[in-house]
Amino acid sequence: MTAEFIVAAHSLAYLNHKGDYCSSEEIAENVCTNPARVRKVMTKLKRAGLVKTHAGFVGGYRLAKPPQTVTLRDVFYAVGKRIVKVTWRSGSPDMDCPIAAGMRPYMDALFDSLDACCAERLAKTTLADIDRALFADKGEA
Amino acid sequence: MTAEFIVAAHSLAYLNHKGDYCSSEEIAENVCTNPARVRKVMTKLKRAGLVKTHAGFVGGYRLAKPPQTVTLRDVFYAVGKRIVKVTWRSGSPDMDCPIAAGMRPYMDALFDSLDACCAERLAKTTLADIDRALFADKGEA
DNA sequence: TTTATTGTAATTGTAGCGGTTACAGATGGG
DNA sequence: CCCATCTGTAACCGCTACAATTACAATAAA
Repeated sequence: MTAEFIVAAHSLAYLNHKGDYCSSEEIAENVCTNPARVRKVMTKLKRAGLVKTHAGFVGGYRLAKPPQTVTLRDVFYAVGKRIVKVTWRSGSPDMDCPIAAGMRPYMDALFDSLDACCAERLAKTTLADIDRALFADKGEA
Repeated sequence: MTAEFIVAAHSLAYLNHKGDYCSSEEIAENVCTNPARVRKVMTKLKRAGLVKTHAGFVGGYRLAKPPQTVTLRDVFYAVGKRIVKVTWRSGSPDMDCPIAAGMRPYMDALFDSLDACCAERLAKTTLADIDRALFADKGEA
């Protein structure tokens, strides 16, 4: 999992609450990062159909769907592929020992399984849930 | 999640099948890494009570518990704390906007939740399961 | 035409991690 | 007792991944 997921989720939460077009600079300020990074992430969200974009003088980004229909799993799949990522693998497929030879595919499968668990959890939360959580007992701001 | 988990799980699977004391060099060869790294991991496994060690002339490492009682969650907690690890956080606690201020703790909680999902999954697999999986339809080797 | 914006590529700085070397301490064999 | 073999651990190197930054072409409204 990369921090791009956080940038994406935060940006979408911001766009949702704002309900209007926002520039990458405005979003970056709220997220606490730089506009170029926001734009890179927003490009992926656009490809996934989660935001609408508009270049030019009064451009910016805007939510493309109702917030209760966008889950964090959608957000994650828009910006990345693996949640639990470990690049290094032990053993080697061409060794005689079944343990040394089999551990690599075994771990691949295990990590697939962990990813599935996380994806299921992420699917349970929507942008609307986030807004509710952040503005609970605070009186609209 | 660090690759140390893989080194640990692979080493334990090897020790389990071997059923006898092994040196860090023998384990490292099977895992495909260097003995010092294996020793570093085994030290943590020893602290967690998963292996017994023996220094000296005929030393080495040995499983300390029956394989069906050791889950991958035990193994993970012995070598690391976080499964889904993202260090970067967005926003800032001292900003006025509830979104910018609240996103950090919100993400902390979300990642805790993802970790819990993964831990639950890891708890479902034991060293005995791994041995069965690797030696299935292969005839004992 | 000017200006604010997206889209994207190139580059840099940095932190984390795997690999390696080295050595002190332990322990049993001769 | 002395030596060989092993653990335990610290120190350092080098690579890779990623966040940050800069730059610029394309777009579109005023």
